This record gives sequence, C-alpha cells and structure tokens, in this order.
Amino acid sequence: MGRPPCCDKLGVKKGPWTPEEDIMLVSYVQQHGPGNWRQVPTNTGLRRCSKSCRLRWTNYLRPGIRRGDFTDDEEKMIIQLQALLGNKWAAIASYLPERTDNDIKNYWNTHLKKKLKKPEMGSDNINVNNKDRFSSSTSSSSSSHCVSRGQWEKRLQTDIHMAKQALNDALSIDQKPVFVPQTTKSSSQTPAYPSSTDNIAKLLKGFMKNSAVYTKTCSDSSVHESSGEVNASESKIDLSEAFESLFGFDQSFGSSPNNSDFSQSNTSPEGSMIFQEESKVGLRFTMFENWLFDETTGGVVVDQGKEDLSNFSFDENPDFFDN
DNA sequence: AAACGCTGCAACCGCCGCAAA
DNA sequence: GTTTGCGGCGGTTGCAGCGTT
Repeated sequence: MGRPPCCDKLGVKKGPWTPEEDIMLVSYVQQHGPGNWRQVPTNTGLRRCSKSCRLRWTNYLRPGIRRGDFTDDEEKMIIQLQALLGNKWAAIASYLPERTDNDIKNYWNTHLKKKLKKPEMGSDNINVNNKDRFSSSTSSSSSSHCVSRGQWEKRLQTDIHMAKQALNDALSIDQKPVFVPQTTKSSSQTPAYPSSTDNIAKLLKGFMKNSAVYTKTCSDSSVHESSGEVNASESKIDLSEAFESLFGFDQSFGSSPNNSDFSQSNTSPEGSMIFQEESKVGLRFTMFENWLFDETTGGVVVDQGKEDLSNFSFDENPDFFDN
C-alpha cells in the first residue's frame, strides 16, 4: 500500500559503515552542508541510500554529540520528559542537544524501561503509566475517546507539574547547568565510546594511512596540515586540530552551553550551513520551554506555575508543544 | 576453552507530514 | 485537488561483545 522503500535498489550497500564511507560523507557535508540527502549518494559515490547517509550523519558523525554513559542528570531528564512527552524521542533529544534521539531511545529501551518497572523506583518514577496515559490520550487510538478533553488537560497539567518538579531537582544538582558536558560524571572518566570528534579523528588516522580518497576530497591546505601531522608519526592525533581541519573551526562547541555557538564560532558560509541545524537546538525556546525553565532557574515559584497553568487554555495555544 | 545466553548499540524499515509539481 | 517524492520520526532487528556456565 505504502510507497516502496527508497533503499531497495540493487547495489545499495547495507550494514555497518566503514571509515572510508564515513570520511566520504563527512567530506561531502563539509563542502555542501547537511541536507539534500538525495544527492549525497550520487555526488559522493557512496553506495548507500540517502536515508542511511542522513542517519549516519545525525546519529554518529554530526559534531557535538556525546556518546557513552548517560549521567544521572540526563537520566532524570529523560525520565521526566518521557513521562511528559511520551515516546517523542526527537522532542526529548532537543532538550539534550548532545544526545541523539536514537541514543535516547536506545537508552530508554535498554535501561530505563527496566529500571522503571522495578517497584522500588517510587519517587523517580513519575510513573510509566503516565506515558501510556499520555500517549493513549494524544494518539488517535480508540482508547483516546474514553477520556474527555477536560480530564485530559487536568491530567496533563498534573503530569507537567510533577515533571517540572522532578526536572527542577535534576537541574539543581550541583547547581550546574544541565547542558554543560563538564558537569557530567562521565566527563571526568574515560568515555565508554569516543565522541564524534574522536571518531572522526580516528577515522582520519586510519583512513589517511591507506586511502587516496581522503587526499582527493580534502585537498584544502588545512586538512593537509593535519594529515601531515598524523602521517609524520603514529603518536596520538591532535583531536582538536583534526576536527578543526575538517570543519574549519575548533571544537569549543563541545563545552558550549548550547549549540548556538556552532554558528557563532564558524564564520564561513559553508560552516554556518553545516551547523544551522545544530544551532537551532539551543535557540528553540518555545513558550513551553520558557515556562519550564523559568521555574527551574528559580525565577518563579512552582505554585505560580500551577496557577498559570490552571488559567492556561490549550484551545488558545495550539502551538504549546510545537518545537 | 568452548558453548550459550544476554545486553547494548548501530542500522534498517515503514509510516507520516509536508511541499513542490 | 491530486500525485509524487523527500526528509523526519519511531519501532524493530541484527549482530558484536561480554559474561556466565
């Protein structure tokens, strides 16, 4: 019934990406910016479908993403946001700019789901049923008709209030902003998985040893500088330089409170193109977000938020949850 | 040391929304 | 108004790595 899959063409490669493919993709995005994924396989010679390219970029190669263990703060945020938003992983990921929706989804499915099922998880567990409640009442499933709009709004208000309180707790831990990676426990440890910076640097290291593609596609002088550095010795690659070479700016974004610094630190048109998407994340403070974070930063008492909500009309604010 | 089971993650699949033709 | 096709999202799967027996 539906459209045929875009990737069932003969000759389209599937499975894990090789370092060479990653380099080709990164090089292409460096030159053209993310987007127009349809053209990527054609222009790069990658035998991958456009979707696969986009996914590889957004979930793995995109700069600014952090891999490895989730911190307690992140975990709490995910739990609360999941209770609040349901399985809207992309929406949840927008609150955790360093994490991809796929990562969050995986973490939920492999860790948090089990954790929340345990009966001893009383306080943290806003409750898993909230998800079911929320999703069932927002979805188009038949069960949604069992709950009136008024009841649904009331429930939602309660859920939001609870989520906000828990989120406030999470955010107030150590009095540190949640978006700063250095606040995380894992940042002081060796990460279980390399960051995307590490990944790309490693790719460069491995790739430049035995591939001519790299020298062909990355022919600008800055890249050659870093490649020469790597070739000169087998010592540890300078990650920041490798990354800077590849993307034309330093990796200070990694410690940036929000990703809007991406575009600020990169003045080239290409670079700004590349990070338009990322920069949007930090600036996406919708009405909901502003309301949510106003309180968590201590500016507004919680009760007032409750009162505001009680006067809030979803009919008059159809874009309340829009991101 | 080998076999087996479990876990976690990367990648794929199918559907949906939206915009262009 | 309809069709087409792209980008995006969420659910699911396959497999590598790890632990246990």
